[in-house]
This record gives sequence, C-alpha cells and structure tokens, in this order.
Amino acid sequence: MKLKDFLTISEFAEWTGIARSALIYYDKVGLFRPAHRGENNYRYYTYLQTITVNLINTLKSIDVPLETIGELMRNRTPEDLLELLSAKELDIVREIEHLLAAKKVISVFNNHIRKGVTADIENICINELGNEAFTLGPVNDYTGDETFYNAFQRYCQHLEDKGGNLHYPIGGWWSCMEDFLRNPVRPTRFFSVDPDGQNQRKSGRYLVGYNRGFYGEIGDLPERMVNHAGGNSLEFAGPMFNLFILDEISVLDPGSYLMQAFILIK
Amino acid sequence: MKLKDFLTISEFAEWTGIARSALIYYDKVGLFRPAHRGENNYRYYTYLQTITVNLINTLKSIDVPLETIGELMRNRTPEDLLELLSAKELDIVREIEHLLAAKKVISVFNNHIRKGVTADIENICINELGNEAFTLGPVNDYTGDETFYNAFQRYCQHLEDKGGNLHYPIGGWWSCMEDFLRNPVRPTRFFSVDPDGQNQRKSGRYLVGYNRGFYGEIGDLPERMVNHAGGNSLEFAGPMFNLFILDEISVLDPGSYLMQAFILIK
DNA sequence: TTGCTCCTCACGTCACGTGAGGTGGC
DNA sequence: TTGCTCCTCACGTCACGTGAGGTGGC
Repeated sequence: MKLKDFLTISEFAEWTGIARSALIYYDKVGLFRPAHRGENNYRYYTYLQTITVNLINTLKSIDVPLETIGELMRNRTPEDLLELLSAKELDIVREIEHLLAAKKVISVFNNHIRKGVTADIENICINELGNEAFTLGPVNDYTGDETFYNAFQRYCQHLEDKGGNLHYPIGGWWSCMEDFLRNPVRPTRFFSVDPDGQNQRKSGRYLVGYNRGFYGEIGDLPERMVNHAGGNSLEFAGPMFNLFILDEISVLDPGSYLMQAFILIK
Repeated sequence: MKLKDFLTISEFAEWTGIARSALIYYDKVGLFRPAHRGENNYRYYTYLQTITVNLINTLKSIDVPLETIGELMRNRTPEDLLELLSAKELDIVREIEHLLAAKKVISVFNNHIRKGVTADIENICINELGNEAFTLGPVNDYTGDETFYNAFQRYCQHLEDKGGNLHYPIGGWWSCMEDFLRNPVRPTRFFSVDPDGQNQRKSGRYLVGYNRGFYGEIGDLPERMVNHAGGNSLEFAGPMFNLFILDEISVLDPGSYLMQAFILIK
C-alpha cells in the first residue's frame, strides 16, 4: 500500500489533532500554510509539515501567543528559539506550581464540604482526628469599637503581609474552653487550614459539635459541649477550633451555614 | 486606626488582585456584585466579599467558564460544588501531566539547539556521551518505490499507533557503520529522542561528525568519519545515529540545517 | 443525480482591555 | 480650581467556531 504524499485539510486536521477551522485561520493570518493549493483551491498538506505544526502546538500549549509564534516562523534563528524556550520553561514551572497550589486548595474545600454534608450535626460526639498543619494569626484586638469584621480584615492583611495563602478556609481559635465560653463569637485569634502552615494541630480524640447559622451565631453549642464533657467525665486538653465547613462558598442561605467546633480531650 | 468597612472598586481590585475592568464586567453580567452602591452609583465592596471572590478566582484559574461559576453562585449547593471540584481535580492532574510533558519536550529541543549553535562542525571529534533513552522504530521498507518520506510517514503512524510521543526529535538509525556507508540517506530504522523511550543508548566514547544541509544531503561525512577512525585506529562498536539538531524548527534556510552523526567506539 | 468534501465570507463568542465623555468629592 | 477617582457606553481583541451559500470530483 502506497502512502499518500498529500493530505487534505480534514485528513491533516485529524492526523495532527488540530481543528480544521484553526488550520484555515492559520492560513489566513499567514502563520502556517499548506504545502500546496490545488487548482480548485483545495489545501494540501504533507506529513513533513507535522514537524512544524508540532512546534506550533507545543508553543501554543504553553500560551505563546500566535503572533509571537508567527514572528518566530517568519524569522527564526536558533538563538531566538533558545531565548523563547528558556523563558517558557520558567513559565511552565511557575504554572505547575500554581496548579499544585490550586489542587491543594480544592482538596481542602472538598474535604470540608464532604464533612459538612455527611456530619451528624445534632449530636456532640468524640472523633479521632489526625494531626493537621495550620497557620495561626496574631491575638485579635477588640478594644475600642473594633468588631469581628475588623479583626478578620486585620488577619487577612496579616496573611498577605507574611506572604500567606489567602485561599484556605479561615476559622476562629481560643486557647482553652474557658476562653471560648467567655467570648464564643470573638475568637482570640484566627487560623487558616493551610497544609503548608507552620503550626500543627495535635492528633488525638476531639470533642466535636456543630451549629447551623450565620457568622457570629453560636446558639447553645458551648453549653452543649461542656455538658456533654461533664456527663462523660471528659477533660479538655487543648485549644478550641471553630470552622465554617459550609459557608457562602457552597450554601446560598446564611441560615444554613454550618460551623464545626472541636477541641482536644485527655 | 479603624479599618474601613467598605472598599472602592480600585481598592478592592488591588486587595484581591482582580482587574478593575474585570470587576465591572462581573457586575454587568451578574456574576459578582458589590455589597453596596453609593448614591453617586459608586461600587462599594466589603472585606468579607473576598471569600466569594477567592472562590471565583480559584475556579477561574482552573478554567471553569464564568457562566458555570455564575450558575454555581446563583444556585449553589454543597453537592454541586463537590461535583465540580472533584471533576476539576482530575483536570488539574491532567493539565500538570501535560505541562510536565511539554517541559520535557522543550528541554530536549533546548539541548539540541544549544548543541547545534556551539558545535565544532568542521571537525570529526571524539566525545564522551552519557546514556540516553530513545524509542526505536521498526525496520524501514524501501522496496517498490517507497521513499524516505514514505518511511518517515510510516514511522509517525507507528508511533501514533503505539501511543508514542510525536513531539520529540526524530533521527535515523543504522545497526553498524557498514550499513550506514551502504545507504547513508536511507536509515534502517527511525528513532525518537524520547526520555521515556524503551531503549537505552549506551554511554561511552562516541565518534561525532556534523553535516550542513537539507534532509537527504550527507556530503562526504561518512567517508570523513571512516577516515578519521582509520587514522586513529578506532573501531566502531555500535549502531550509527543520525539526528538533525538544527532543522526547520529553528532555521529558515534548509541549506543551514545541521545534522549530527554519532557512533560508539571501542 | 446523490452525497461528500472543499471553498470563502461574515458574524458570533469569551473575558475582558481601552479609550471617550462626563460626574463628583477633597 | 485642580486633580483624582468614579461612572457608563462603545468598540477592540484573541483564536477560533459556526453557519450560509456555493463549487467540484466519484
């Protein structure tokens, strides 16, 4: 069987994986032309042209604009290409890092939402939790007329100044149960569920409770947790963490936001 | 110092890293609106809105179209978001693999072009080469009126059928120097410089020569290599590799293409 | 003749970017 | 008053995608 010397535009499109309309467009703007035009004006491509088209594809896939590719095709030198490729190698490395970071963020969201959907929110319960990295912010200042929101803003500002990641979920932190009871809607500090954070939440048995409602609503959760602990002779052994695992990210009605509170027990 | 409750569009743009024009666009299409409009119709945003905008940013950065994001914002449920995020996690993994593959291709091109620019093309010389992975194709068929190009096409087809990578440079292969001398412009097989290839080129001392010119031109390179070997009492110990390290990818004039020939010596 | 591919041209699309022309607070 | 930010259109852009309307070979 003899192979064809020329491919029609559709054959070439299938062979190279480039859309037919893209090939017509490349022809129009002079980026890449068929080796031949038939008497009927049909476009005919050769297999050797796949080499060039592969380069175009590779450059396109790393976001080199067609005009830059075109300049290269019209006036290419090894030095030009070296320069472009070297610059793009750095871009690719950055893009990979960016995607890995996005993957981490998505993974954290995924975990929290999944927990929020399946949680037994009616009952206080004891869960075995593994250790987990987090970022802990500075002590919040509520003097004057500083509100929760001011403190939240300051924490965001703090994160940004430190080069921290603003995309991870943010929760409230109290150094002990007593602090939480005294001020259940004003966290001593804020923390971020950041897998690259400098702090480590200890693994162990945690007392876990949930509350449905908007930011700042806490209901009788603190009392229910304390009562449950008392009834089961449990002692608290660490800081209290508050985290909205269902919030405006996944829920429309603020009344359906879901907060999770958890604290290490002895 | 009291923090502001509201941010103007430019302040919010700077704070979130989103372009001002993008915020105006999001407002226009109803994707994301300021918390407030002043009497003068100014847009005012709050710090809390950064949570929502962060989600938009994250989804955008993984190529979720604004319309999909909009649907999610208008009618979000934890289940919807879970589904979207899970699907996107797979996309990200694929995209990372794609970028890593592109990085490899670029790296191979970079190495070859750099060699092409710095090579001492006048002289036959002996170089120490490390081992290197490659893909070796089937034996070419030149019976009938099959040409070099037909064989090349068949090799591409073969690569595609096997799921090989078509983006790496392709060269010619002869099992020994005698075969090369007999048929210097018709390789016994083709090979791809594929870092994931199944074959390994041995490390060791190689006799290396260059020829300037188009595909199929070889000049007196075979004789020069044989003479050099004879004059230095060298014996050939492996297959002959031919590779264009400067070709249409980086050079406009076909007469300036640069082919590298290298063969292991004892 | 039928069905298929090919052609050109025009217009649409997506997510903004970029002025033009005008308003409003310190 | 000056300079700054804000506003709303309108139009441009990039890399195609999508018909419309017509041709040509088996």
